[in-house]
Amino acid sequence: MTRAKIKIKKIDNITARQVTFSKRRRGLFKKAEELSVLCDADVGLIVFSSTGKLFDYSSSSMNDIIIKYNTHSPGMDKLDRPSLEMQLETATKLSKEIAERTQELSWMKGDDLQGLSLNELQQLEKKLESGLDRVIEIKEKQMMGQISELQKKGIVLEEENKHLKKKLAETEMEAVLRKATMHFLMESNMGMQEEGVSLESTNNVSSCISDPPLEDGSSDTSLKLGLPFSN
Amino acid sequence: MTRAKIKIKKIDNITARQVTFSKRRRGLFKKAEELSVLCDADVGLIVFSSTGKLFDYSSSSMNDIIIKYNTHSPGMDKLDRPSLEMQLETATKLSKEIAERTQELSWMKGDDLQGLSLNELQQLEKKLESGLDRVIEIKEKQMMGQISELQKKGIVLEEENKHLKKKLAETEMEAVLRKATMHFLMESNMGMQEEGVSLESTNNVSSCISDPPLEDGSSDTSLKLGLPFSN
DNA sequence: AGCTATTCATAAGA
DNA sequence: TTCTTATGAATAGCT
Repeated sequence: MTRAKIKIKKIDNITARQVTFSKRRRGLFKKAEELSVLCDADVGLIVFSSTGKLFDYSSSSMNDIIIKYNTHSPGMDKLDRPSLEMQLETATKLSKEIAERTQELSWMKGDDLQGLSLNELQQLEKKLESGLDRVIEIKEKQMMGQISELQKKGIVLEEENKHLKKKLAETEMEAVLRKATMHFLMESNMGMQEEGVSLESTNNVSSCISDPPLEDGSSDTSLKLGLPFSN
Repeated sequence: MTRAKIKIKKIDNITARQVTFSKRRRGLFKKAEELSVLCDADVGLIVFSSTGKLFDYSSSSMNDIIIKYNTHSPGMDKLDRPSLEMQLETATKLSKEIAERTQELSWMKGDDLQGLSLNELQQLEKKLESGLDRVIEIKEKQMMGQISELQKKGIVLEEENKHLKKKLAETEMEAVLRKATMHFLMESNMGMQEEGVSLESTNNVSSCISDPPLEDGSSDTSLKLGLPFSN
C-alpha cells in the first residue's frame, strides 16, 4: 500500500530502487503514449537505467523526433547538423583541390591540352623542361655516385683478387715441393744400394725449388745429412 | 471531476485537447523527473504539440542522451555516428589523395627528388619527356595554325592593298585628266581668236595623260598664252 | 486558471 | 517478477 507519501530523492535500497524503476518506468511510458494519442503530440522518450540499460518510446520515429529536435533547437544545432555542413564544406573544398591537382598533372603528362592558350602552353613547357632538367640532374648525380661506388668496390675486389691469387700460387708450390720432397726421401730410402740414381733425383728436386722463395739451402743440408724432414 | 473514465483516443474538441495536453504534459514531465531522481536514471523526453511547439526535458544533457541512444542502438546507427565516421573517412581519403597528387606534382616540377630510386627517376624522366613532347607538339600545332592563319590574312590584305593602289592610281589620273580638260576648255574659250594655238594645246594635253601624270606641256602652254594659272 | 469527483499510479508487503 | 491493496497523485469535466 502506498501508505506513506514518499520524498522525491534517490532511493538508497538497490532492490527497492530497481522495483520502483520498473513500475514507474512503465507508468511513464504509458502516460507518454496516452499524451501522444489523446493530444496528437509527437513524443520521444529515452530512459537509461542506472545500470545502463536502454528503454525508449517514440510515437513516430525516434530519428525524425531527434532530427526535428535538433532542427527546432534554438541557436546552435547541437550535434549532427554542423558536422553535416562541415562535412559537405570540407569535402567540397578537398574535392576542388583534388580536381585542380588532377588537372595540372594531366597537363604535365601531356593530356587535355586542347583548351590551353599558346601562352599557357609555353609556360607549361618551361615548367616541364625545368622539371626534366632537375630530374636528369638528380638522376645523373645518383648514377655518378653508383659508378664511383662500383669503381671503388672494383678496386678493392681486384686487390683482394691479387692477394688470393698469390696465396693460391704459394699454396700450390708448397704442395709441389712437399710431393717432390716426399718422392726424394722415398727414393733415397729405396736406393741405399744404388747411389747414382739417388743423386740424380736430388739434383732434379733442387732445381725445381730454387726459382720461388723456398728454404732450399737448409733442406739441402738436411737432405744431405739424411735427417727427418717435418714441415 | 474525472466523472468519466476516458478512452485513449485523439480528443476531437480542439480546446479540450489543448487543455488536456497542457495538463498531461506537465504530469508527464513531472513523472519523468521523478523517475530520474528516484531511480538514478538518465531520462530524455521530447514532446512536440500538434501545433509543432517543442517541449523537452532531460535529466542530464539531451545531447549526451541522444549520443548514448545512437551508440546504444542495436545494429545500424541511426543518425550522426555514420555521418561523423563517414566525414572522417571521406576527409581522410580525400586528404590522402591530395597528398599523393601534390607529391607527384612536386616530383614533376623537380622538387623533393632525393628520396627516389634510380628506377623511379628514370620513369619520371620518361613521363616528363613524353609530357613535354606532347606539349611541344600541341604548341607547334597551335603555332602553325596561327602562322597559316596569318599568312592567309596577309594574302587577303595584299590583294586588298593591290586593289586599293590601283583605285588610287585611277583616281589620281582622273584628277589629272579633269584638270587638264578644264584647262583645255578654258584655253578654248580664251583662244576663240587664235585658232592654231588652241589646236596645238589640245594635242599636248592628250599626249600628257598617257605618259606620267604631270602638267608640263600644259604649263608651258599656259605660259605661252600668258593666262593666269591657279592650282 | 480553479475545483473536485473519480480514476490512476504506485509504495510496501506478500 | 508479479499481485494486492491502501493511499497519494493525476486529471476530466465543469465553472
